[in-house]
Amino acid sequence: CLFSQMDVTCVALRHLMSPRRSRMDTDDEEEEENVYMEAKRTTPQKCDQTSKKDLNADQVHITPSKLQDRACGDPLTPTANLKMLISAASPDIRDREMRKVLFRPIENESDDLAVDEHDEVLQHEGTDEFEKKPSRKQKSLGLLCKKFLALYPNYPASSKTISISLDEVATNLGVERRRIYDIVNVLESLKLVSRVAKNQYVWHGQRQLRHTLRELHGLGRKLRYHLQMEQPGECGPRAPSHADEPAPDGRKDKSLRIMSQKFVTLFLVSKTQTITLDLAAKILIEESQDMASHSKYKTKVRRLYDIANVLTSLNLIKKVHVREERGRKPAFKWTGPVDFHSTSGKWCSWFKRNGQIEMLRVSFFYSPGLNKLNLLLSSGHTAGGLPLSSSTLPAIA
DNA sequence: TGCTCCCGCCAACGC
DNA sequence: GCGTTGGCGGGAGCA
Repeated sequence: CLFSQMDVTCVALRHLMSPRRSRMDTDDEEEEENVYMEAKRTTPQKCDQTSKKDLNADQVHITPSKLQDRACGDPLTPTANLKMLISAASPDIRDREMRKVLFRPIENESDDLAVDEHDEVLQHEGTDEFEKKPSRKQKSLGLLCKKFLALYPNYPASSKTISISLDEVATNLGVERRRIYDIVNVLESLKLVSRVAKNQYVWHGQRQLRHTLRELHGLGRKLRYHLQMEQPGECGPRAPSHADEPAPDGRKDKSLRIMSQKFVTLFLVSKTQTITLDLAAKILIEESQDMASHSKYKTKVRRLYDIANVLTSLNLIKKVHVREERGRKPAFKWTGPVDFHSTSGKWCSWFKRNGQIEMLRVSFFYSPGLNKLNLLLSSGHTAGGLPLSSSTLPAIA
């Protein structure tokens, strides 16, 4: 019902193939907001699974260019023989061969077509008999997240709803859907997206980010995270962990989302706004009563790396190192908004005084450090244009 | 060698 | 039963 009243913009596959055009369609002003751009893209989707299935196993293993080079009937070279054997034994190599075969004609077809990360790598692989696998950086969650974010405007117009189909995004970015879940869960924790249906999310961008950060900051204070930051493990009576936070969707899992929120919260309540993963993991493990298990610690750290990668892509944190007694430790520093907690606003009211309608303007802002609400009473005007006497303001206040 | 984190198994969930 | 979702940890890349 909600969406029926809105101008729904579905980000379909055709949009995803040309993100720039897609964004232009949604909001011209936001065109330049997303910094990450790929040099070139192709459309692996054109050679979809169907076309792969149409090939039989023998066709899949053939490398056309080599066959063309070879005189008809020539025996295979020893290297080619070896490659074929390895290909037959390794599904990964076989798949790469298949992609190479399938995508070559399309890459040559047009320069405007999109390239995913794997194809970029293929283009740079040259003519090595054993082409290199994409590096870890090229396959990193952070890079994938940047590509994901580049598809959508940071501040979409509130009148428009941008739908996200996980399937289409996964296909377009050339990754398994499992990886998209990792990204989406972190984005969801900051309300950059929200789930509307199976496989369907809505993109909000950073419209609500400051509000979300303010909420998390308040939650962090409530849960005494600021005390744990100073003395992990000795924070006195611990606030009930998320006792007031209903499990989203009634599921006990979604821990990545919860962890992400807690991780961000730690930054928000931290004086230095710098946190080592070690400390974050310890605080988070302590909450879940898993202190005894070293494997739980390792798992938490793994997940924190995942979350950190996504947050880094969002430019909310950056990796740094902190010096400690036993050398330096990797850490992350908050680089996101810092003025989110300064709640401010203006208020205006009319009242009748001595038969005249007068106006009072009040500006207010909250200083969390001082825990004070500051009020500024500015001299207003009567409806007739006469200045409001400053002597009356204290009485009015 | 330790940090980093990709990868995919598999179980819970929900339709 | 089957597709979706996501916890989890092995193990490999990388500095």
